[in-house]
Amino acid sequence: MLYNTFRTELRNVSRNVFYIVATIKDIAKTLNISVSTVSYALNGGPRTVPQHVKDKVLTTAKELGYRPNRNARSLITRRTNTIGVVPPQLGTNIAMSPFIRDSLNGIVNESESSHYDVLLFTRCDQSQTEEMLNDVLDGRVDGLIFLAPPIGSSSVNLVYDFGLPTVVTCSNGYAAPCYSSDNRHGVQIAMDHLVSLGHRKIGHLEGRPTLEDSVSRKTYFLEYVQENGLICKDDWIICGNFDPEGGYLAGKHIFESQDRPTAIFCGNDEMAFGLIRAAREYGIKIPEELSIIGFDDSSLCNFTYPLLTSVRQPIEELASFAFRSIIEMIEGHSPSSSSVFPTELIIRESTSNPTKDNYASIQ
Amino acid sequence: MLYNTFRTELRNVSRNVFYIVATIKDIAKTLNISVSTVSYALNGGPRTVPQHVKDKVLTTAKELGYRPNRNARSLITRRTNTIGVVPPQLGTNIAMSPFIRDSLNGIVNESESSHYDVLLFTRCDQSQTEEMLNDVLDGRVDGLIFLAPPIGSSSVNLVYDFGLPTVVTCSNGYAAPCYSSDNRHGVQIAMDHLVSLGHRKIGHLEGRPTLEDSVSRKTYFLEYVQENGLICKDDWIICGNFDPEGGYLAGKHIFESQDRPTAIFCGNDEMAFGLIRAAREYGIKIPEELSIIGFDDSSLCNFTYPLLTSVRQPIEELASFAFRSIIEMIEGHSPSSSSVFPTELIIRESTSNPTKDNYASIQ
DNA sequence: CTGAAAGCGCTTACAG
DNA sequence: CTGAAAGCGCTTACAG
Repeated sequence: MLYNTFRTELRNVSRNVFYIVATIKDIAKTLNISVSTVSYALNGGPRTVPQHVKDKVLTTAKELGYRPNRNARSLITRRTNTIGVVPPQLGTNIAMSPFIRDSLNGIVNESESSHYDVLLFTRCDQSQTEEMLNDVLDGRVDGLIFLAPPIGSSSVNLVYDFGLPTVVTCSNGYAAPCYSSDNRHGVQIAMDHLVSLGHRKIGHLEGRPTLEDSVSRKTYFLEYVQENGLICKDDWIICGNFDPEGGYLAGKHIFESQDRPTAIFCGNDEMAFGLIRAAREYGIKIPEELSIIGFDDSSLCNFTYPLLTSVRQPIEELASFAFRSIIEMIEGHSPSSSSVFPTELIIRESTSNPTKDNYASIQ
Repeated sequence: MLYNTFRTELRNVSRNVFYIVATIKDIAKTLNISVSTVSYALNGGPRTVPQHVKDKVLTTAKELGYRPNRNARSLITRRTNTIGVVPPQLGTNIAMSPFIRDSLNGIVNESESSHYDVLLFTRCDQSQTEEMLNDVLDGRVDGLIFLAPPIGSSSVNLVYDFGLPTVVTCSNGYAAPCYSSDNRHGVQIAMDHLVSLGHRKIGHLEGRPTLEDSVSRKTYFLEYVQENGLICKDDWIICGNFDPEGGYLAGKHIFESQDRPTAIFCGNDEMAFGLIRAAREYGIKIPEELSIIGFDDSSLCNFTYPLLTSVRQPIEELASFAFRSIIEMIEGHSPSSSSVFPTELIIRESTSNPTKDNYASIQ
């Protein structure tokens, strides 16, 4: 009956939205006590409330179908208990990228055991700085994780300067702490592996030129080639944009040529997958006629044919770490400083000695 | 200078949070006009504001580093421009599931071209109904998408009854509109395919028993077996929980037995992947000694060895559709009613005639 | 045409 | 110990 009294008090709170919402005021009125008492009872503090009052409040809250309004609360406390995530600008199908998926998985796993939900800023065009800033700084999140933002993105520093707790993965050079992988070491172990197998003619599929991971892997690759007197023709360095299609097209380009490398170091696994597909189309045997090595050690490496040798970087841990770090910042502790995570070579089936002369394999 | 005046007016808005925030009040004070005029100028309506005033407001807003506070706005408008997504209860690593990834991709793609961001409710324990309801009904989202909620989840109906726009994927029987795949047809084409290849002894890997997709696929499978006089021993129906590990264990169980089916219909691809791995360990050739068929047609099907025959269901489109539908509901239109999406058989390499007697293949 | 004021649903000093 | 009141930053009727 009590219930019905309030249920029928239908409020048109906004055009098209007919909620029936009880507020703490309703509870207070019902019980003839003050809203402050209701608030303290509901929150379990900081002021103490006698148990019998607390019980009444809780019962009435339930009867009225009361749900706390977090917008009102956040307006005062400046806390939303939600963490914002800004993915890199990958155009469409971003959730299909293993990098995003692994990062998201790390974040989601971490958030499950925290008190925070995850707000995905999917519409962030980082070239539209002002719009983006209004979006991420509008009070919906307590902190922000930038996943591999483009090199020199002005948004990151602006957000950081605004005062919103901010962390970054896979992109150094910002004021905010950054958690990234040891690309230098990753490239080194990949190349050491190829060289130890006897390769000297090595190509490279480059990722998105706007991303630091891509640039540094390419840079370290070129350094390695030079320092070790290897052969890498300009034609053997192709931008595949970190996606399978790019790897596929790069592969076609390389396989059309008479002069091919015996091994290709790919800036990530996805391009390697595309490359494998192209190789199959051209009847090029892997690893006999071409060794391929990827980067990320994404789970798909265990399923491709042949299984893909890859440099493992702990994307998921990076993201988990970023999440824990942003929470620390929010809770007022000093954040974990920038750090570099180790990479590791996972040898599978796509690399071997260059058993055939690649010239001979052209039909 | 003006800028600095306000920047130095540091406000301690909450313990540990030292933002420097300008409000519309600051703009109004600076320009000696009313907050209403500022508000209308900033929002471009509904009241008209002379262009020169508008310009001054915008300039001052910029100078003061003003950012609109969406919590305050939402408190009044009851709009947050964010859509909530509740994933199924899959325990840990939910983002690694192809189903979640594809769903998320559909949602994210759709949201990019909308005015809505995506709030991921990662902490939703659907058995803790009250906590979960407080979480999703706290005013942070304008609508909610339940991705494949467990059968009979009370939360879904409670949210719907509360009045929050709600849609569901892959789980019928709720008051909210549901968009799901045609499991009956999917099972039928999978089984027709196997039977046409000559299989009569067919097993089934069952998914999560709490999910409708799992239950209905199993049900339709059993119906088909019965109606067509096929052979399926109880031992050939194993629950693999929709995950690769489950498929792997199920495979081991089946391969240990003397009496094996010649084909296995898997409730999803992930279990099929695990099954393939188990088969490899037992030296069982696919498809020669065992045909395997999956469900989902996830992208991995194109990479496994052998490539996996699978029933395609449009997970991504389902999620996109759900997103567009929830927007319609929010904007006051009547939502798209529940609908069933078509399934399609994608034949690859993992199915063939049962060329060997499977008894003989046991060592 | 524009300003003063009420109010969204809360939290939390401030009085009694 | 508890209530009345101020205020978070906005939007939007209501007056002039």
